[in-house]
Amino acid sequence: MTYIRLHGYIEDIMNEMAKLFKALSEDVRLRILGLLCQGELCVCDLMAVLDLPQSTISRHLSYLTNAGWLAGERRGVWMYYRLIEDGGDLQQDLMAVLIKHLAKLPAVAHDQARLTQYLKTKNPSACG
Amino acid sequence: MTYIRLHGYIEDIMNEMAKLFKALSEDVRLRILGLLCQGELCVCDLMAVLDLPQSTISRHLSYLTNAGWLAGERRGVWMYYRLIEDGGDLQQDLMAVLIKHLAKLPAVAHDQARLTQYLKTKNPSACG
DNA sequence: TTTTCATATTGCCATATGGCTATATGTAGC
DNA sequence: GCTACATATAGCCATATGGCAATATGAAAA
Repeated sequence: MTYIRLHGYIEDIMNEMAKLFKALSEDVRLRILGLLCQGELCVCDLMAVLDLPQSTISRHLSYLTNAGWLAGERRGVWMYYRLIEDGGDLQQDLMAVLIKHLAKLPAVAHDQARLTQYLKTKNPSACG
Repeated sequence: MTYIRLHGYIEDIMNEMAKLFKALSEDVRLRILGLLCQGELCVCDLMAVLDLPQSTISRHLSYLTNAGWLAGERRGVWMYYRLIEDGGDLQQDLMAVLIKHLAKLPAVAHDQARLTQYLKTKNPSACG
């Protein structure tokens, strides 16, 4: 037996929505988004707060950027990432939901506290 | 080098959120949700409209149910699935976003039209 | 209980994903 | 150019996932 298969642009639009959700389906990525709610950060900040290898963080950042959640900007040697504010309708609606709920997660609240502490004691000659 | 690892209930709560999103990261599952926006359906309805093998649909239904999106109810030989209305705060907020945006997807609109047509011509002695 | 129909589960294959180490790329300064 | 540092990519392994066919389970009717 054979089955009808949707194709072409119809699939593409749907895949875009699925991709948006898929990017949110991972702990580390949710934690990264939770931290970026506070404002832009560079990779080294995320490494310090999340305490994960640089390659791991970099990969998740690519993933989130590629899915349409983040924008990266290079300044000198450093890459700064921030939440995208002007995505599509769906992306904006989801972002609002995320911002509302992420901070409620104990893990995210914990990360945010760590970030605050880290920013205080961070060497001013570093990326910031 | 070793890395700190979050654990216990903190991870669990976060995983629950990630799981909610992960369930939405797949075309077929989004299409199923799009159809169930119209009201409950049984598996055979979904098979007819989506034109996919029964095992494929059944598996996605389990996935969605397990993630907290659907509730299933057996009536005689048939299983009816419907969207969960009274999930957690996050689930409800996301559901609102989904309902708002799913119907805009060409693939979902196409499915919904197919469903309407199918329900008209369906043999009344069948599951409905 | 035997048959029939609807649904769930299992098994197999191919692919995607995540974690990590190691290596490559990019930028600035000497 | 070379060096130093920040970030991105590639490569490897283990696991998860999706598609389908085949089989098991469940419920009702004969």
